[in-house]
Amino acid sequence: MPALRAKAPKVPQAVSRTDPTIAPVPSSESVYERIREAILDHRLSPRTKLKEVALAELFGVTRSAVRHAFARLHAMKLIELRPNRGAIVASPSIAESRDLFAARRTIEGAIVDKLAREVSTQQVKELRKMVQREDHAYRHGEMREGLKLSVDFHRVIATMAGNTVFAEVLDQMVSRTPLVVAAYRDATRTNACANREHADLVDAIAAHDADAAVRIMKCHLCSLESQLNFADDTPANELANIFGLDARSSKMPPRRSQV
Amino acid sequence: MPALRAKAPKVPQAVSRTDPTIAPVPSSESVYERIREAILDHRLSPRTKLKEVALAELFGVTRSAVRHAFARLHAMKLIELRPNRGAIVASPSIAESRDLFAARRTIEGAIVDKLAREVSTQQVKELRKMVQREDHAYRHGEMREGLKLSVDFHRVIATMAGNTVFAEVLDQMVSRTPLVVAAYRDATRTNACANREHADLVDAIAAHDADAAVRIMKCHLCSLESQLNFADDTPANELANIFGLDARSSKMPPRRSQV
DNA sequence: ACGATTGATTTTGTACACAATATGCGTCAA
DNA sequence: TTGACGCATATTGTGTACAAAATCAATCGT
Repeated sequence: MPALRAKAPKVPQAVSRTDPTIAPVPSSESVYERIREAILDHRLSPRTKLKEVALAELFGVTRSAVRHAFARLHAMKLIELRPNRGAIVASPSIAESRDLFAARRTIEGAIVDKLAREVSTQQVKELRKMVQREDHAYRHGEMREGLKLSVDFHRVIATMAGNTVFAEVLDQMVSRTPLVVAAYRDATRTNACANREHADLVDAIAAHDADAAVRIMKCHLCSLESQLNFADDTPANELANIFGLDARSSKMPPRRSQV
Repeated sequence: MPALRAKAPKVPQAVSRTDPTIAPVPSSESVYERIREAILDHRLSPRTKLKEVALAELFGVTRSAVRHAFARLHAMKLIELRPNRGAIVASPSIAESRDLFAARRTIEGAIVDKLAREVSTQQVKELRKMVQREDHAYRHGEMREGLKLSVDFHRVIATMAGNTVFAEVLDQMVSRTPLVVAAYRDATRTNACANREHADLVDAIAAHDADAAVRIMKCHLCSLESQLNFADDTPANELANIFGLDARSSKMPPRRSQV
């Protein structure tokens, strides 16, 4: 140490930055992941306000890290960044939600078409295993795990198709879908992805039947979309937010929930 | 050195933060726009290093603003962010470039299909005007303006189709394309978008001939891709980098070409 | 009593300082 | 002469302090 450190009065930092064991991964990465996971899991609802300091303390990081994570989440369209007014979990509009499903039909259609023509037996095996795990989760009532596996299933298919650009784009779209579901799901229907349809899709892919695979995928997405009720003009979440019936805490300000 | 004349006079800090006249728009926005424009215009070539302090002084902003701009440029895949080693203009790999064109064919195909079915006469008029302006630019040898109008043409078509998700996705893809062209263009061909094909496309759309419009669009993209020379395994930019003949700086690392 | 306004508090935006890392250069030994 | 090592410089990463803006609440005027 070349100079004397006359200045180290208060270092309330949770972790010393001189500790070499914690440096390798930027802390904003884990913040990003955790918020992303929470949104995908429906633990964070649309329009929930995300306060920088609260999250920073919660995760034991600085505001800078939270801010970096926000930037990435915004790029993924998972949160909305309102200048001088902070971040909230994105709340896709009806039009945007419809557009999202339409785009997914086109893109995932192209993806399974390609995959059905080129798929290897090894890949088919992996897909079957995924369907099995998903099935297992749903059968045991692990809805959250099942939902995550459903999302992963679509992601894995996109990756297997081998077009990195499509895979990246689809990753964003798949990640946004749970937000749409959270905002507009019909209370009477609970299932997100019918597992049966995933199994049928894998069968078509395994048989190299591209046309069938495309048809099943589009049908699958349509059926998912049809479970939502944004046909009418008063979506569930808006009502819920407006009347503060968000089922989490009655002490919250009536119009929006806190972190 | 094509762009980035680093070292404006040493303005220590161009604008005082207490000056109320410069606050309304975040300064990072303009930095983002200017770098983005420079990349789209081929003024910034793939693998050009982007130094934070140099850019900050050049634009009269702080490093923070440059950093924010970098984050957005990275989300758009226009630059690469290497931990602890700074930012460089992205250099798409051959595989990535091919994937990009394949994705554009699928997505823009879907877009013109939709637009051809729903287009209004007003929109057709606007499209014809754009083709005309583009034609005018090329005829007058304003290649840079023509290129920009070509890019805008694709963007406008995506916007007109009315699917915001597609429009956003395509915006990113269209923005990345000039980078691919810069990296792999065949020196013998200079034209980026054949204006004639744009005119034909508008004709098909105006006639509500969706099939023809899709065919022309895909053909148009294929012809653009065919003007590039990443068929062989020693693309121009790799050679250039390897031998340091990049016309920018001989100080570049001699060996690596891809990420 | 109700609505608008203003002041206090909370929350976000940004510049800056310092630390960590990478890069380049000069030196030394084989 | 060549390669490696280590020091000096340059560049990026991050925490913190301060400023600006928005939010909330209480007060005042009608």
